[in-house]
Amino acid sequence: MPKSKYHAIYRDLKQKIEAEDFPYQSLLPSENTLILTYNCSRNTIRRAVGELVRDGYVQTLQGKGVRNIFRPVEQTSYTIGGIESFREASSRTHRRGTTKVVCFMELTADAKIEKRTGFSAGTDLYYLQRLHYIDGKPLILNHNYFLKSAIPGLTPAIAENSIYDYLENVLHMTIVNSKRVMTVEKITQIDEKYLKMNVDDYNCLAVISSQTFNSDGVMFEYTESRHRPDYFRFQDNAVRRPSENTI
Amino acid sequence: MPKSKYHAIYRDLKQKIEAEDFPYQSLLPSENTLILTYNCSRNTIRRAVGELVRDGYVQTLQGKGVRNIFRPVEQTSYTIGGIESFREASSRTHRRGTTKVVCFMELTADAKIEKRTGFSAGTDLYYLQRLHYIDGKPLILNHNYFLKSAIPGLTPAIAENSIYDYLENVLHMTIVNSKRVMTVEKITQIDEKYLKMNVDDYNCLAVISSQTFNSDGVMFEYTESRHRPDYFRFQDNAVRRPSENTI
DNA sequence: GCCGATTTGTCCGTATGTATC
DNA sequence: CGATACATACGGACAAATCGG
Repeated sequence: MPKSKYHAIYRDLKQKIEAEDFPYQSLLPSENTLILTYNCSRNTIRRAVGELVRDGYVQTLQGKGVRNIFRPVEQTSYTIGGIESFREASSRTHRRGTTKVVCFMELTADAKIEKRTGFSAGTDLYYLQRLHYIDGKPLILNHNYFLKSAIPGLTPAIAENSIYDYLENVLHMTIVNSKRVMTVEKITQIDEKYLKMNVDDYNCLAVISSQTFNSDGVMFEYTESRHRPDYFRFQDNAVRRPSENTI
Repeated sequence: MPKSKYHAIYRDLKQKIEAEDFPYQSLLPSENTLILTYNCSRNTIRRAVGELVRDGYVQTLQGKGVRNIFRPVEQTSYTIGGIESFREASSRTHRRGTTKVVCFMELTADAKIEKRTGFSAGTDLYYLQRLHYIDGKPLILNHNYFLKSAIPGLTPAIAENSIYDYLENVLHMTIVNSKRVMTVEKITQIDEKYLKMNVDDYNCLAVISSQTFNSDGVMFEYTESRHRPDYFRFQDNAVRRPSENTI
């Protein structure tokens, strides 16, 4: 629940853009105008606009203004840049998402697990396999490894719902950042079984591996998210940075 | 060539972190200390640190400090969040990248192209197929559509080198942002031919479609980048944002 | 548990530089 | 050239979180 001023302005502008209060390709009111309408300082406006740039909603152009480049886009996709749980994503996209825990066990990391996850051998972990359904179809198979010492009392019942909700609202853990890697991998028999795929059709799927850190700086989660390719779609807005390299 | 103060501080801190001048998991000098060492204002320090957060190099923790979470990671991957050309990427990762233009033609967009690229039917375009090699292996097949009116005088020779270099340094175009979508698609005969793939092995590849905009707000490029899955790897650092949604 | 010192987060006002028109 | 707009930088004030005594 962000109650900061710049965030309120950011949300208000964002909503106005989505509602097409500003025509596509037109310039937003200038910073000085926005200062008056929101009764705040220039820095605060600039910060709100900066977030909109990051979202790919606007471009700022020195000497000209801030141009609206938002197009009402297919919202069925995952968005890079933020961390959100499956429940949050399905709620945002207005889809009926459910989760089934197909495996729940405790284990101790060995050399092989250390290599894959980054948890050092000997660490006690929860290992889960969870199947995510959207509109009744199984689309994502998750392999979760949670650091047991950081997440006491995890149960299958919690895992059926939102683990992130449990972490943030019950354990009061602060999730800070997540390093992710996206690759394409061959499907396994497990994928085939749970995602109901046929090797004669697609024989690969999209895999997102992530290491997630809390505010203590400890990695408490390693997750491998295996997505059915025919429903996988990842979105991103990139900003050209003042070229570091002179190539 | 960014000559701004905050950017110089950003680069200096970044270099120090990469050189492991600050131990992993330790706190960086406080903002007040950095103000003295760099002889600047607090805002300037905060901005530099903010960039490092976005890069996934550090975490900021209110009341505590700024923690170094940088791990010297495999640099073989593409990085999300920035726009860089193939030449820039291969130079950054110290690999020998070459480009071969396998198709260069001019065409006019029809309904089908409009649907795929977003260029409205009737628009004059350059259409290119370019094959990118890394260390001699063909890894990426690019389908480029460039808006002819925005890029006069494009030639195969320029396309063999860096088109972005031509755009920025010859045409003085300013590239601003790029909307990208990542998917997994079945391989086509063209992919098979140029990327030397075998359908019995992987039958899919990673596809990154991007629409790129310049400072005039016009989309001047649509590109479909088809990557061999066994060499594809996309990296990302995500920051948990103050939860918008109360789920 | 409280208090004070430290540290980051938010916000304000102002001045100057630079690009656009 | 002047007016307007965004970009950078400075300095100050208060809030919120952390930590140690």
